[in-house]
Amino acid sequence: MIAIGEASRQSGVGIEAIRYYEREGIVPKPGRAANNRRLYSKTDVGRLIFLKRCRNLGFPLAEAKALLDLSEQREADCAKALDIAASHKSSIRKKINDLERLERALNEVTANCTNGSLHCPMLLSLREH
Amino acid sequence: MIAIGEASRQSGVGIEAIRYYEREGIVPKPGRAANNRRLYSKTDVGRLIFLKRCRNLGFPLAEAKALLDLSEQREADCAKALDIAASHKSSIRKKINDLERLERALNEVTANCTNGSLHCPMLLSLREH
DNA sequence: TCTTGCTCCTGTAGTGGCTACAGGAATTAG
DNA sequence: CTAATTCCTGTAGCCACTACAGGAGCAAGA
Repeated sequence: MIAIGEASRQSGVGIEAIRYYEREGIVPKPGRAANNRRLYSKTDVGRLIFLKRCRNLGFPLAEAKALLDLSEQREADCAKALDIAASHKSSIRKKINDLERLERALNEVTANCTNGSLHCPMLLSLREH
Repeated sequence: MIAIGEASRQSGVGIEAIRYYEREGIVPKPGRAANNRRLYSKTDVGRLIFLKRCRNLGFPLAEAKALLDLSEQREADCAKALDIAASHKSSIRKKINDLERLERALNEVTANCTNGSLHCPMLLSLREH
């Protein structure tokens, strides 16, 4: 059993984030030593690593928790896991498309701004009716 | 002079957002009628429309305010405006690249998940050491 | 005149996922 | 014995709003 700092080091999840996960019920409350300090088992650290990987893949915390729960069931439900992943993928795809549209719009609005003109074309187009 | 609801309708900025901009000093405090209700001029509405367009282009509020301030100076400083736009563009480009990396990683992790296998390959790869 | 419904006011809390303290207690190293 | 480190709880801050609660004012219709 290890203290929270070591669990943080082993999992890559920050100390405050670990306590936050506990408060939010994402991970079960760990045991406590006689001096009231949290004690983490290898299983606990495994959960943190799992969550860290999910977050690195961009899953929202709620979906990360859902995946963690699935992963701890006797028979991991691949279909449900795929559902979660698919919806996450489509939200990423949507974000990419939105950002690309934004990028094009920005390029358009600044297109005539190459010279040091007195009346900035970008500002004009933001202002005009 | 119009009330806040009409200013919201004309600018597309929500009523609560308008009050928020005022609190945050993004726009100057508007006049008040005898009954304490806010009164907006065409100039005020023009500022809200400008901010709305900046936000639609994804500019953070602080940058939107900087652009608004530039736009209200006697000689709009195109170079400064372009600076702001360029840094915003590069942050968008970075976000797109990050999301595309995420998308590829997600595709990899779910690649072997087409069948209804008992041990979900995605969950396994999130769990393994 | 009374009521209904709309708009407006201030102030506070919530969103996500943490991070950064403050202020204190306990442990460890020298 | 002291100093440094780690831990504890609890709160505030980030961004850009949104969503109330609880109340006041105002216009139109019965």
